[in-house]
Amino acid sequence: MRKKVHMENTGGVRKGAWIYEEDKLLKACINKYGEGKWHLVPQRAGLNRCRKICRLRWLNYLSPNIKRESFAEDEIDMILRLHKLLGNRWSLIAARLPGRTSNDVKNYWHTHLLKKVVSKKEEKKEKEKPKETMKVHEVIKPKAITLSTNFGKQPVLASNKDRNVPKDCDDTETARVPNQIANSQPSFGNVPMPCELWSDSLWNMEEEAGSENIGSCSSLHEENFNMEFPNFDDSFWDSSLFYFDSLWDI
DNA sequence: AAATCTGCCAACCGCAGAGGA
DNA sequence: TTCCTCTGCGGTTGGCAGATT
Repeated sequence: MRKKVHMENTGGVRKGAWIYEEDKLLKACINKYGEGKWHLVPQRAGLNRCRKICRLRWLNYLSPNIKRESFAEDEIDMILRLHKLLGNRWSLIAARLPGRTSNDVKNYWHTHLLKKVVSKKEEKKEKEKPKETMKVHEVIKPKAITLSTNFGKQPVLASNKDRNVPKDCDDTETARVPNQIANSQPSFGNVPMPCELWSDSLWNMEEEAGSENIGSCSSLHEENFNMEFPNFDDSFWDSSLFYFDSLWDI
């Protein structure tokens, strides 16, 4: 167990590493009064520590529920999946891992997983780089002729800031889904996808979140469509959009 | 053997949301 | 409505320990 140098009495309250006696006092206090009312804890416990530090010490170290052993394979897998789904919302991720704290998960991510994920992403980018022999075709995007009044307005999705999505996890595509729909046409191979199937794929975010396109619907990507339907007939949109529009009213 | 580097993790800090006065 | 307090969260820092030079 590593020990930190004690920073005594900075501005009245003690800082730095906790000593055994302090831990003992805090434990006794929580056992007596229970968790919560943290503003009362320093006084109740007789500790010269600020309430936030007391809370953190308990939640991250002293709580009897905390697992001390290293992360298991399935826990690591869970972290990776949940991080793709939730971003840096460590408390939510930790809530899915019994005995792990948000600090544990965060630290493990930064020390072990971040590098892995970054190098994997770079590897994938390298692979996806178009080879020089490939020709780039200019394609004309199909446009919807008419849009209903509700189209592109609903549903309202939270912004990245509201969801605390990390900068390196740009999922703005998710928020743009309704507008994106208005500019692209889904397909199964060379066959246009019927709207009822299309909408199913939109609601099935969970599966897509497991891929690189977090919360997006890759089958809606404009590039894919344009390659599949270079001469697509615009008239498809009128009937399909009318059908899809009704789904928002559910 | 000593100096320097790197990994790890506990602790700290600032911010935002909730709730009450 | 505004202000204040409390709580919880995520980002960052600081320092120990082991590895490397």
